[in-house]
Amino acid sequence: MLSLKKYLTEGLLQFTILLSLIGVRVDVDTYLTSQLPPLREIILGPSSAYTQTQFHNLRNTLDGYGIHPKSIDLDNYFTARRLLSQVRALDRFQVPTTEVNAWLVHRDPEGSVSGSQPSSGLALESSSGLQDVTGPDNGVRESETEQGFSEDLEDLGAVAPPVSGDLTKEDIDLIDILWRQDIDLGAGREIFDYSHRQKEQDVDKELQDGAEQEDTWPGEGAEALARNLLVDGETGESFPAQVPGGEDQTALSLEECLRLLEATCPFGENAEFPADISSITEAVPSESEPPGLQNNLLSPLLTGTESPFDLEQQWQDLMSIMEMQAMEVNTSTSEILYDAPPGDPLSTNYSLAPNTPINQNVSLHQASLGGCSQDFSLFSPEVESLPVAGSSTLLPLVPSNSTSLNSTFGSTNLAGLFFPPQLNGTANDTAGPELPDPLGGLLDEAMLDEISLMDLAIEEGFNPVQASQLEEEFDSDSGLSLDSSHSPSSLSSSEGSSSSSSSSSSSSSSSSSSTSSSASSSFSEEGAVGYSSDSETLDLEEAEGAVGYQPEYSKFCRMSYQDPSQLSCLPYLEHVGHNHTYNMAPSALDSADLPPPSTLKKGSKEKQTDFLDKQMSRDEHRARAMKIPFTNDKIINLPVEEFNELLSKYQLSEAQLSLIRDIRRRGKNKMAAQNCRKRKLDTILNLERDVEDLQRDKARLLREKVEFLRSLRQMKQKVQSLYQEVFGRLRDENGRPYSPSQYALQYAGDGSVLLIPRTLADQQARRQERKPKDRRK
DNA sequence: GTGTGTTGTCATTCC
DNA sequence: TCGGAATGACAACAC
Repeated sequence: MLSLKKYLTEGLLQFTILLSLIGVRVDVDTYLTSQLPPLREIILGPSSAYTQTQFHNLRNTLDGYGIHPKSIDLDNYFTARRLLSQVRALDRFQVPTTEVNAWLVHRDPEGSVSGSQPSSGLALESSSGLQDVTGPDNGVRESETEQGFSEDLEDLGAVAPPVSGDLTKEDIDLIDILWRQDIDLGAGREIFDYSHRQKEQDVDKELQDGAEQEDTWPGEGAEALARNLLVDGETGESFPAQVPGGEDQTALSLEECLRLLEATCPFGENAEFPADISSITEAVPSESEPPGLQNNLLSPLLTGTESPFDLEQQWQDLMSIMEMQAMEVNTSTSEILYDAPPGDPLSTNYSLAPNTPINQNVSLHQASLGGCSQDFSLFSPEVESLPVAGSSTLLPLVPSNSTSLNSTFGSTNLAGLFFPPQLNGTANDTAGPELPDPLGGLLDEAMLDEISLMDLAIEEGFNPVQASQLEEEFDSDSGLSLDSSHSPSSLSSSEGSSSSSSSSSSSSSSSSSSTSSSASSSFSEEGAVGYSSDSETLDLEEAEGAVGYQPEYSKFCRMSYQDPSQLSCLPYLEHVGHNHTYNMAPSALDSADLPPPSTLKKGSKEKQTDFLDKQMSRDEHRARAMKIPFTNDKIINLPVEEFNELLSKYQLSEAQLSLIRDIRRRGKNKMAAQNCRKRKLDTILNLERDVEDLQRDKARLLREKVEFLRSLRQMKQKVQSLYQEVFGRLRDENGRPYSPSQYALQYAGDGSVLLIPRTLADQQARRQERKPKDRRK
């Protein structure tokens, strides 16, 4: 039963801590104060006033003070509350300084590289500009960026690969880890394989080299259009691509595009999407939007101004929250943690570069790698100004509600990535978290999770530093000094105080102090408190035939502080001047009472007598008054058999016997009390260590999470750029590019890439969107 | 004089 | 039933 209670209690505590780690706030106080006896007793244990747990047996058997069965039962007096406060503090973003430094070391080279190469691929891509799109929002974000937290965080790894496109081993490892998270979201393992990425690079090269082949595509595409089938998003059935609109009913199979997508798109052939079809579609411009914006989805080759994405917006929001939180905790810490100074040019580039010249020569290769860039632009101002007359006939099915639009296309996996805010004005605020996009969903959930964590911390109104301060204050209320207990030797502070007090009060008699301390109680190595005796008493004991007693004495003396110089080295013990000398052998006291001749003064005999009286405990006084023929040490420490044998050797009165038994009882109880207090202290220290370990683990997990999110974003941006590249190269029979507002690419589960009308894609996307919602219900 | 920390002691329970 | 351990509560003491 005891072990069961222990496991229950520990399990509940651990569960609570785990919940706190994942952001679920558990207010155990409400349970504790709700006077629900079962739960209260499970967590805190029954009140020791009514139920006591005998654990000395365990201690005896284990010969030590490990995790005490009662360790968590400090009777809600301070331990439980302190634990709870620390548990709550866990869900705040707190990274120990030491660990922050470690991360700095890990990331510093990267940051330095990024900082020294402001014009690298990332800068190039981010320079495409968003100023036309985001407007004042940019300013806000730039100001946030100057604080060097959120965007810098993302830029940690976003700068490395743009030039060569080679993913570092770290990136590969990260993607590997990501895959484990995303595998249930439809991302096949192959997309993370290095060989696959190699293939992607090859395709990129191929695209660059064979740009001139674009002219041949339309013809092939027209033929393929007739061959290809559309796959129903719900049933998986294949059917001829028929779209109301006559010549626009095209399901264009483009071998080149297909290969490109197969090679580069994270959704491999084996990918499983939320629905049977994963349509890679870009969002359709809403009817309310300016016509000139409807064609702004074109090839990166025509890059112009770029637009922020919903997910990016959320990401930045998240980072902003984290930034605020971290800045609240420690500005320097946050800067170190995310390894980017406030003025980091990268972070500025990352955020937005409104005045940066638009690079019109962004290659596909760069575009694909531009996933590392936050602000990779795919929307050319030239295209935005293109008239789209005649295309509106294909849009009647498109809802005018931009929010629903965004969510619709979000359900088609990539819409949230592909459209600027001007296409979905309110999407940033409303549609983001609901995006059923597998990647987006993951990212969104992670973001929301993170935001919830941060919100919790902000909501509670004080940062971890304050929390720790509160903890310390609470510790001080516990009645036990933790500060002194951090010292290994502090465990014997009480004993040291006893000894030191005797030495200090002996008025400059060093010899007496050492002698008296030898007679004082001492801790054993396990913390057991016993009474050592001087040699005289031992001799007397041997003379009396006390066999087997010596080993116990040696045990008790293992950690005794017999050297006052040791105590003088412990400044925190100096102020302790209590004189609680319990059993001082009269002989020892006599010897201790003798001051050095040099300090001997007239009238010192009276002082010696007073000192003697002071040194002796009440029981010793009583024993002396009752003329007890043996020392209190023996009375207390002798085993019961030997003790009884000793009593039988003397003719003692009833009063004497009673006093002796009281002395023995009190002496043992005194040791027990000291043991008990030491156990309490050890328990508190162990719990503190546990909390520290948990905080470390949480900080590490948070760092890993940020890494995962960053890698995920990079992958999404790669997919986005490739989609744009493929779609931008498509030409109809007349050699004209397809309007992104009318057509969308759809990537089927069998690996084929279809060009389908936007309306059809919307319908499929809506169907897919409903499915996850139904599942959630 | 008061607050706080330490230690001893008592009462009680449990093994 | 006894001895002893454990522990909450309280008092004494020192600072």
